[in-house]
Amino acid sequence: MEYKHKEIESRWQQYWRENKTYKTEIDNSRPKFYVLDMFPYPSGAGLHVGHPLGYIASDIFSRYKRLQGFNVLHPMGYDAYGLPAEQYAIQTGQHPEVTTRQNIDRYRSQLDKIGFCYDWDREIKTCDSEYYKWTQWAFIQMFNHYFDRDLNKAVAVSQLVEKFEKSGSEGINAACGKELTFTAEEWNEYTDKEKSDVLMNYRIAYLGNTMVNWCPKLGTVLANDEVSEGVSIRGGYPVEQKLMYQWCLRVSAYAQRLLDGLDTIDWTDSIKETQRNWIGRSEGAEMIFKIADSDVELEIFTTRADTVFGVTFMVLAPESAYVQKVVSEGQKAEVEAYINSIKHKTERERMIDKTISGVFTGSYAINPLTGKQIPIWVSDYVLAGYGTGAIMAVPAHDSRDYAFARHFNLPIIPLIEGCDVSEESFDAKEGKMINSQSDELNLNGLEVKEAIAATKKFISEKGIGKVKVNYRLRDAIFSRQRYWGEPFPVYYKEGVPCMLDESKLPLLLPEVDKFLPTESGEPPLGRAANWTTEEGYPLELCTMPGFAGSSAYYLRYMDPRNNDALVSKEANEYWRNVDLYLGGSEHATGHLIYSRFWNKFLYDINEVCEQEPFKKLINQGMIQGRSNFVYRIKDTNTFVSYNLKKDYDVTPIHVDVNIVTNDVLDLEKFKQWRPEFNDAQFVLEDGKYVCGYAVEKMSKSMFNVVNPDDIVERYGADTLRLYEMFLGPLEQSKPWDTNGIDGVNRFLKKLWGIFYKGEEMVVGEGEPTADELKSLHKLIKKVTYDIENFSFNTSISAFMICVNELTSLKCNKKAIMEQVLVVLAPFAPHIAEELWHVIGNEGSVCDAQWPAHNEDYLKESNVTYAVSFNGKARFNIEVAVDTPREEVEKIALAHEGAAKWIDGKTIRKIIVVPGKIVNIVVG
RNA sequence: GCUCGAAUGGUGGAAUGGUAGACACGAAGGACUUAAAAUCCUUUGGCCAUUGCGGCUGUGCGGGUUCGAGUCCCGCUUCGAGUACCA
Repeated sequence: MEYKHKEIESRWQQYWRENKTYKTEIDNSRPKFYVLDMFPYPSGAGLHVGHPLGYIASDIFSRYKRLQGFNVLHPMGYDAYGLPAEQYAIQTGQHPEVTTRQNIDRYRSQLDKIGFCYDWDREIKTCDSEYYKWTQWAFIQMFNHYFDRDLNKAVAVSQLVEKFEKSGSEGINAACGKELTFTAEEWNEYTDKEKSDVLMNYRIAYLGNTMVNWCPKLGTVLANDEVSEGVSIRGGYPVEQKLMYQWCLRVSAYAQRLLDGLDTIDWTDSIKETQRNWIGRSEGAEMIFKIADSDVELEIFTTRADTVFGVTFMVLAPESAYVQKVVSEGQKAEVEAYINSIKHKTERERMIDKTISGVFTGSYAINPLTGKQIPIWVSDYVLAGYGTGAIMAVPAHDSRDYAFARHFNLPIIPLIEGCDVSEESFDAKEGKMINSQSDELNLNGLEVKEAIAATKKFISEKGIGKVKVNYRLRDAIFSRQRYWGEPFPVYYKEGVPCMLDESKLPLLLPEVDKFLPTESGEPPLGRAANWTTEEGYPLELCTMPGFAGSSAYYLRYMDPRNNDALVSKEANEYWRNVDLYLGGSEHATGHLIYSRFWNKFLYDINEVCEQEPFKKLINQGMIQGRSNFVYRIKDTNTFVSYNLKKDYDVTPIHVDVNIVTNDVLDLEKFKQWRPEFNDAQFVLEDGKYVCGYAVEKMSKSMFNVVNPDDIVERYGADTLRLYEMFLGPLEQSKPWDTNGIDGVNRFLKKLWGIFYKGEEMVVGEGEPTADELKSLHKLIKKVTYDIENFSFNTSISAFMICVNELTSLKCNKKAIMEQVLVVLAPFAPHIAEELWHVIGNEGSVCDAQWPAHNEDYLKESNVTYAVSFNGKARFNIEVAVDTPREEVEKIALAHEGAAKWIDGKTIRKIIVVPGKIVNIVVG
């Protein structure tokens, strides 16, 4: 009987569906294991062969864990809100929901063909109101909480109000926009609007005036991680800075906890490092510089407190509120002009333009340690958003300050012994201090680290500064001026933002006539009729960003149809958090930060029982495209084969990789591919047309997209699964190259061939021999080890070796083959299931038990030692397995080949590595 | 600039400090076949020897540790990813 993949695969997929083989329920008698894939955004192009890579790996792991007796939760769903559907809607008028449903159906049918063990009863879509109800709900909770720095957690705003009523802002230590001071009396006198404004300063979800990345082309705001090099990641449109009143999430309040949490989870170092950099903790000091002839004080942040003696000027960010307070009458016009010139630049222009610019404010600050007067400048190299928006400049030891000082001819004072600052600054934090002495403080002779500590101590005691930790992590801007997203559960009562009552959730996305902004420039929701509460109060016009729906979806899978809670206590306490999360590393500074933040917030308000959402994270590599080229001789319709093209003047042309096999072009298909090639002529080599190739991004325009459906059709899902894993290490990026898929397909056919001789099934009873057992247990040992280490490519080699061995042993013992099938089941479930039944088993191979290997079967009776002289192997000796060390040495020296290498030299040392090597050092 | 990662045959890639190149693709030769496909067998890092079963060399470059280094340490080169006026 032949291996008919189509028949087998559709039969078992149907069986699994009908028997609900992969349905998962809470089961307190078994340990749980939660395996999650990053859910896909269903794009119009469908899945290409790169998408399932991670899904296959997680599927293997899930099936493995299940065979080991774990109760495995392995769900799938769709991140359904997104820009492409909306842009398509703008162009065609097609409702994004319609497009999205179509795309989801397409994804589902593609995924179904690959034989995943998802529990589809738990499927979620972020655009379902049943689901986004809980996104809206979470937002309301964030609005109703603030971050208490003393307790280091979220606390109800109602408690904050109680404190304000009792004692005003006295003793409040909360994460906030700006430090406010008021008494209880003042608070109680405030109007509702004023109270609302004050509380906004503390809420975790708050409305704030923030500098945002505004993309005029997309008509919306973008988060920092949605922008790269001054252009939008989606679409590549220019992005500019704009001050807007927006909903924000106070992610920055969780900076330290997000940082600390990294030490408790099993992620790769590189992605942890990326998050650490993104959070950007920096320890330093905040210092106060008085201003000559003024009451204004400048507060600055520095990590180099030791360099205060070298401060020769101060710099303010153009957007800093200090500028107006500090600028002198004489310099006012010049400063205004400078600030205006900066304002008109986009973020991109500001980044490209590296020229040094700035202007003197006319005022002087007083160095708190030397008492000297130093000029205050304004320059765009200082950022308003970091620290206090003002810096002390130490040109000798900071390259940016150095460049500025050189440009404007400001003094440079070196502070470290032996450093040369004639050409460039000395930025390294090492060396002994010089030129750093005042009446009260002497740093000379101290190491940089000691000097930093000494200065911090001194300024704290003197009240001119304090130790301070700054973070680079910004609050997340949460408003998008778009249609296709979750509506905010927010209305405005006489201008005061209010939350809808939870009983009114979900607030459904309204219908609109067009998906464009209104004529007056309001977001698309401004077009919706009656977009108000029952009382007639206007509802929020913005929608939530893409990361809103993906921030807590892993919790919803635990209890996806619950209408009373995001997740029930029971489900949450059983499934807890994700044990293994698989996805791309491109989400390091987006989704993976937001989710951790969101989860920590839910933890604070007692909705979830774990601090971290994803215990272990594996980042699968990107699958790149592998393009093929044909070479057209200039001004002709003749194509020359790859190795002959050097003799002609040719233009390379991308050719569809699907009409090329092993880099050999199918000439007939090529002629039919496009009308202009109908009468193409060819210059062949060895009767073949050989194409060139290059590794590029997988995209339609390169004609290098390979559709998994085609592979499944031709070779079967099991071959696709094995080949995706065989391609190379999971975490490594690699090009998709269909050349070589025959190898794994042959393996499956060989395996099939063990079971059938002609039409007859030949596997049956019989006692396994030692060789057969050895081959089997070698396989079990290797595959178990490999799965635990996510080294799936090498386990497939192990299968090939095992099947080759069993074939040459002519093994047809059920006892052996049964075990092979169980171990193979996670990788190639269809064929394993088929053969499992062929040899007479009941039930599903998915419910079998993962075998343990037995070392006894792996023991050799004889063992081969490589005998080397001075580390260079010369010959082998074979001895019984338990031969003592001295005996091995003797046998090695007595070997006929040894004499030549010893040859009168003295034996200095003999090293015997058990079972491996005898190294004889001579000389 | 900073951070992280990588570099091994024609190709994808294997190697707890212990005989580098497993496994697979491709290629070459052979068997079966009228022929092709499929299948099976042999060879396949390089150089030399191949009427002798062997020798030399070899994991980006230069040092080091070790009886022994693809693997560990120091210093480079190249490529990839992320990040960037973060004071």
